[in-house]
Amino acid sequence: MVAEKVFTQLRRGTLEFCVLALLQGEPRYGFELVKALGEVDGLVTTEGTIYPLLARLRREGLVETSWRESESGPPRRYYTSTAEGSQALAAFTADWQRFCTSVDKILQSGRRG
Amino acid sequence: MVAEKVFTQLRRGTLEFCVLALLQGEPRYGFELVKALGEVDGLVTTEGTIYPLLARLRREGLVETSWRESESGPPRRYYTSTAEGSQALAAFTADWQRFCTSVDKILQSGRRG
DNA sequence: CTCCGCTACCATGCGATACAAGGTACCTGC
DNA sequence: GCAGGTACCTTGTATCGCATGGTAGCGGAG
Repeated sequence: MVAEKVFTQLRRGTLEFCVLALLQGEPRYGFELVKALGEVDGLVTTEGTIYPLLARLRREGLVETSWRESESGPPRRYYTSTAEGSQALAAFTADWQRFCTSVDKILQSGRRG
Repeated sequence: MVAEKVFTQLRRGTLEFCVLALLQGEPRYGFELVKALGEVDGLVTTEGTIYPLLARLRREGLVETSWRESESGPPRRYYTSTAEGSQALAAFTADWQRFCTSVDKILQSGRRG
């Protein structure tokens, strides 16, 4: 899968905030996030990516965690966005749109030559 | 500038193809590319980024180079996109649009909680 | 009861790449 | 000649996604 390599680079910086977006208003646990992202084109990822990422978000105070028992299987650590997390997400969303606009403009400029 | 850090990550993977887009139908030299990108929101970069990147594109056969004298200053190495480069750019453009759509969808889903 | 497979957590090391910092060389104007 | 701008390039560092591997609880097959 050569084409997948492109997405690996594109994910950089965005994955963090995609997770944050998924946590808005709805607590989720790590494994669930992996599956949720796996259903979205270009965002497929693994636990090895998600857990370090979540740890980082926790260190930065953008998410909080709590343990809950599961009916079937090991206990789950649920992640919830903090107010600071929502704020960071809003800031990123604005940056992301600026960035997209710029890239689109450049890509289009090379459309015909 | 903390906000700039976000763009540093976002540029990953896209910068390469933004350069390729700038080279469509119009040969340019490294220093010129730095200045051209500097005028675009979120794509500001430096020579230390561009030259390794151009060397990579050359190794991969996506661009070709030729030296030209300058009327004022040192000679310039001009970069031109190959057919393979244009093809890679087209492929990336499609991937980029898929990716953008996915990210937009996720970011919007977290808009209201 | 034991083994296998699934869920769920986590840590460690690697690879790709943007960038900072520094170096060389040419040209123009003082 | 030397200061400053243009133009090229290299080396080292930081970031972050991911591959890999390890722990542990639960349920079903043998």
